[in-house]
This record gives sequence, structure tokens and C-alpha cells, in this order.
Amino acid sequence: MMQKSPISPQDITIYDVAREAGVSYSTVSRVINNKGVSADKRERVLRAMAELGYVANLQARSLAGGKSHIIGLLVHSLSIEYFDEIARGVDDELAAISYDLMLYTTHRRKGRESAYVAKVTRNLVDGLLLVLPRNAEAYLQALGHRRFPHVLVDHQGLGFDVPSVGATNQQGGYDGTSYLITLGHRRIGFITGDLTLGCARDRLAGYHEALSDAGLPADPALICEGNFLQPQAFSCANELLNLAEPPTAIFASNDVSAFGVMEAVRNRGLRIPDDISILGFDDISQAAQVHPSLTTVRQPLAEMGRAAARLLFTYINQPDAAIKQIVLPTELIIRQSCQPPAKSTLA
Amino acid sequence: MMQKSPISPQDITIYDVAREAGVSYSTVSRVINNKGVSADKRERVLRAMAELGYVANLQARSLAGGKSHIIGLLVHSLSIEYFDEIARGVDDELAAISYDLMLYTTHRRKGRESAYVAKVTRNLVDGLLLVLPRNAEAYLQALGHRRFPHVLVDHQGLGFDVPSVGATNQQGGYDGTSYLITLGHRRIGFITGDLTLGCARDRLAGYHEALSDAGLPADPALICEGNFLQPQAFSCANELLNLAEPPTAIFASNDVSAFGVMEAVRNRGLRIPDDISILGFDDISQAAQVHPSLTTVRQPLAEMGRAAARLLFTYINQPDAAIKQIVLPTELIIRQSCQPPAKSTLA
DNA sequence: CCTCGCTTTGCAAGCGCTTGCAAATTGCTG
DNA sequence: CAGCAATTTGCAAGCGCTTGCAAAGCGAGG
Repeated sequence: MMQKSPISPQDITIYDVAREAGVSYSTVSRVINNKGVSADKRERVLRAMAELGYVANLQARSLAGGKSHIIGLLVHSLSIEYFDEIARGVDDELAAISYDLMLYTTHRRKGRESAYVAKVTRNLVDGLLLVLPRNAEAYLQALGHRRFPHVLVDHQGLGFDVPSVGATNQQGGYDGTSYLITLGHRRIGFITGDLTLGCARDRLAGYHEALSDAGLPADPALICEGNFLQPQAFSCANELLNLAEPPTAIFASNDVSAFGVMEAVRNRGLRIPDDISILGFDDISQAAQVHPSLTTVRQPLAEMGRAAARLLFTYINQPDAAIKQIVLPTELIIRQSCQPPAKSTLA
Repeated sequence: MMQKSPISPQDITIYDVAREAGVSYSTVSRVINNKGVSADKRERVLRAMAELGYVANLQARSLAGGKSHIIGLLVHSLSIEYFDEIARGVDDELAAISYDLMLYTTHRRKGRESAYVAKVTRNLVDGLLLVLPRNAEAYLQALGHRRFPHVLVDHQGLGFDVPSVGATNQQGGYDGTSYLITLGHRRIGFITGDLTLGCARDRLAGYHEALSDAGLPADPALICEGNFLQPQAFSCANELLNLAEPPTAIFASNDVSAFGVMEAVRNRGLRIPDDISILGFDDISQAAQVHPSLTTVRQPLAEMGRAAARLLFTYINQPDAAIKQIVLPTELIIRQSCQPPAKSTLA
């Protein structure tokens, strides 16, 4: 038999630990898995493991029917800070229970979701976290069919009843808009996110709701469809600013879009917030770093990641736990990009 | 024996494939591993695999002494687009050889590099890619000791002779500076990166070299120590702009820093590039998206990732392949953030 | 002091795969 | 067409672990 690689000779197995501790290998296994073992033996095993520097072999573990102690995280991309924040939360939580993270980016296997899921689930991970998947239904079907532990992040409003973690997007849209109204703005531009996503639609709904609650008209010209990306927001902002009666504030559906707005505004020599107020959504780290710092609706991304990891973990350990949908609160973070409109149109 | 999870019943193994194809299971294994098998049997096995939808069980594979077909990627963080670009390149290359990616972020296990490496190497991956590791020596020692396939990305100038992939940082610094000089700039500010990193030092060296080749004085006041992050660059830029005789151009050691400079410049009501030229380094995607678009020294990050993956792959398959250090060329990307200085000081 | 039920322990089997070894098959050569 | 080397093939073992099962240990009730 070939050694897997010319790895260092002292690869410690449970047999070594068992010998050192003077117990049987199954006892060692039971210690590792927290099964019933008498206190003194457990003690001895633990000491032996520490002395020998034992490291569990995950593949053997999961082959033998145990857990692999790895969960999969499915995202589109990583460069978007949004994903990274979530990943960070997940990672934190996993570190606490010494799980590892296997990262899958979807872009490379478009349209083959179920084959993909088959591969993933069969191979390695104990559970799967899907962040804002493009084709959730296809995944879910494959996953559900295999009864495989999974949790969706930021993907509410599905027909299915599916374990998920999200944020109060509509409330966030409402709060942001209301804040601008309170400041005295009457014409508030809105740049949507990718409207195929529920979170984008919810934010827009919140905007409408706030307007209507304040008795303000909803001018369709003030709404421009974006896609959560900076260049699109840049042109949306230009469109809005070109209006005969331009808005005095612009609410962008995410921070990245807000940055695009800031660019467009400055490009015309307008000042922020003196000439126009800008509001974002998400509160990615850059929001606090730009000048002026961006007032935004904070979405607790890392916290969502943590919650999702915890939830997934329950499903891993109790496959029949009830399906839960966690919704975390958004929060308005007031910084410096908004102020009352210059020529106040206060009624 | 417990099934690993309540997974779908039809989990196809090589035995099933063997039965279907009418051959022995070892023949199936040999087909999978491209060992010598007669053409007709290979054919039959392949067809059977396709029909049954066979998916290899990676843990069994690697337990049995084969490859796991997973490589590890070690990065600090993901939010930084720099890392993501590299990861994308790696991922592309791996997709081509149907390898998977296991992601490790270092922040959570500070100072325990060798224990960490022990765990990683022993557990899962066939090889490890280290991107700009903070404590390369510690990792390398552990890795080398285990003779474990690994490649460093963007970490030249090490005492060791180590497999690595990098870019021509000094040349890039030289080219960028020379470009500004050609444009007519004489006082060129420079914001360094984190000088504990070789790439940052190299870029600075290129700046110095270009200045000296052009017979220009090196004014230390024009050099400000940054850390590759936006806020620090913002204050550096302010410092530079406060000089009695401020620079007419600022060369930032990465694009993110250049964005910080742009902010600082605009914050004072100066225009880019009319009042001051700005040059970046890296060419992350945002560089093309900001306004004005950023002239920058392109570092082929994705290509570096690909090259690193390929190199690692050779080491995985030929543990004794010669240690290779690949250096990819940088390239000046001219966009709109630079132009000749306003009050030209052409000699 | 024996017996019963509970917990702790050890043994063996097996997870799905790779690969050394030996047997079977093939293709040549003389 | 026998005889030999070079393939191709199958069998069995084993990678490191978990866990069912049965044996052993233990305290308490009779």
C-alpha cells in the first residue's frame, strides 16, 4: 500500500493513541465522539492525544459514517464584500465548533445544479449553505430530494417552506425612506437592486410603503432599476439627476450602488450631502470609509452568516428538526451623507 | 452500520458500475485512474458510469491512498478583491482538471501555523496554495518538513528556495513612475504598501529607480508609508497635498489606496486628472469602473492564480519536480486619471 | 451472596476506494 | 504451433475511522 504522500512518518492514528493510553481504539473513538466513557479513561486518552499530537483523519471519519466536519458554502463570487461578510460570520461560527469550510463558487457550473448538488452532497460536506443562489429551486429540489441539511441565506419569499436566514429588507427600505422624509426630502430617488431577487423587491416595497404612509406621491420617474452594481447605479443616478425636477435625495438599494451614485453626483460638481443626500443599504465596511461616510441601512451580514451556520448545525445533528426561518433586524446607521434638502420644501 | 446521512438510496459505487459493465471493480477503478485497461472495457465502464450517474467518493479515494482532488487555498481575507481575483484564477484552472477548492482563511488561527499545516496536510488536500502569507517561514518549514506540495503566490524575496508565482513588481513601479515622468510630472508622490511585504518594497524600489534613471531628485517628503488600505491612503494623500510644494501626481501602491487618494483629492475640491494625476497598481475591476477610470499598473492576478494552480498540480503529480519560480509581467493600463501637469514644469 | 439491569469496553465488520500480486489473456517469435 | 514476454484482469488487503453487538464490570435489590 502506498502512503498517501511522502508525508512525515509520524502520522498518529487512534491506534497509536489507544496504545499510549492503554485502552482499546474504540474507546479512543468514543472519546473523540463524546460517547459514554469513564472519566479516568477519557482523561488518559485526552492526555495521550495531546502528547502525540493526534489529528483526526477526516476522510476516514466520514467514510466510516461519521461526520466530515466540513460544511459547504455556495456563493456566486467572493469579490463582493456582501458575500465575504457572510462568509466571515459563517467561518467564525464554524471555528467555534471546529468545523471547516469548503467553498464553492457557482459560476463555473451553470445549469447543472442538481448534478452539482449530487456531487457535493455525496462527497464531503455535512451540510450546505446557499447564499443568494441564482437558481434556488433547482438546488432545493436536489437537496430536498436527498434530505440533505441545508440553509438558504438571504433568499426569502420562496414558494417552498425552506430553512433560511434573512433580514428585514422591507423594514429597512421603510426606515431608510422614512428617515429621508423626516429630514425634509420630498422627492426621493430610488435605485433598485436586481429585482429578480426577493430582497431587492422587499426594499423597494419598503420605499413605497414609507412614501404612502407619509402621504407622498410615488413618482415612477424617481425609481430606476439597478442591479446592485456600481456602473449601473452610476447611470441610474445620472438619469435621476437629469430629471426636470431631480430628487434631493437618492436611496440606493445597496452600498455599492450608493458609491456609484456618489461618483455620478460628484462628476457633476455637486456636493454630498449639501446638494444631494445619499443613502445606502448593507453597511459594508467601505461605507464607513468613504468621504463623506455613507448613511446606510445596516444588514447584519456576519450575524446572518453565524445564524445560518448555527441553524445548519442543528439540522446536521437533528435531521428532523423543524424548518425554521430566521429574520434578523436591519438598522439605520446615520453617518454624513444625508442632511435636510437645501431649499427645504417642508410643507 | 449507519448510512452517513439519510441520503438518497441510489448512491452508486464502483461495484454498481462494475456489475452494470460486467467487469470487476478494480477495472472500474483503473478506468477512473487512467491506468491500462483495454479499449472495449474502458468504453463499457464509461458508459455504465454515465448511465448510473456515478460520482466518485472523494474520501474513500483519498483514504485508500489516492488523491483527494482537492487543493487548499490559504488567504487572509476574501473581501479584498486582490485575493478574490487570484482565487478566481485558481478556481478556473482547477475546474479544468476537476479539482475542488478548500478555502482557509488564516485570521482565525494566528500563530499556530505549523499545527495548522499539520492538520490541513494530513486531512484533506493534495496540495496547498499560500497567498501572501503573513508568516511564510513558519508555514514553509512545516510544509517542507512534510514534503507536502505547495506554492506561494506573490511572495518573492524569501531566503528559501521555494516554489512561487509572482509578478514583476519592481518593473511595474518603474513603468508607472516613468509614465508619469514622460507626462511631464516632476514631483511625484508615492504611497507605499505594507513594507513588510516584498511586493510593496519592490514597487517602491521601481519608483526610486525610475526617478534616478530620469535624473530626478528623490524627495523623501514625497513618500508616504501606507498599508494597502483605503483609509491610510486617504491620510497619506492629505499629508502629501499639505506639502508646501505638493506633488502634481500621486502613485499609489495599489488601486484601493488610489481610491483613497481620489477621495482626499476630491475632498479638497481638486479635479482628477486636471489638478492632479493618480496612478494605481493591480488593476482590480473597480479601477475601470470609477470616474475617471483609474490608470494603473496591471498585475495579472487571475493569471497568477492559474499559474500557481498549474504549478502546484505538477508538484502533486511529480513530487520531485524542480522548484520553479514563475514571475509574470505587469502592464501599464492607461485610462483617464493621469495627464500632464497643469502648470507644466517641463524642463 | 447471587442475580438483574445498567453502563463501560473490546472486537470485528465495513464505509468506497486503490493497488500489489498473481492468474489469465494476448501477441509475438522462432 | 509451442513458448515466452507483455499486457490486462481479478482478488484481497488495507487506508483510519465509527458503531452494532456481545462480553465484562458494577451497583443494588432480594
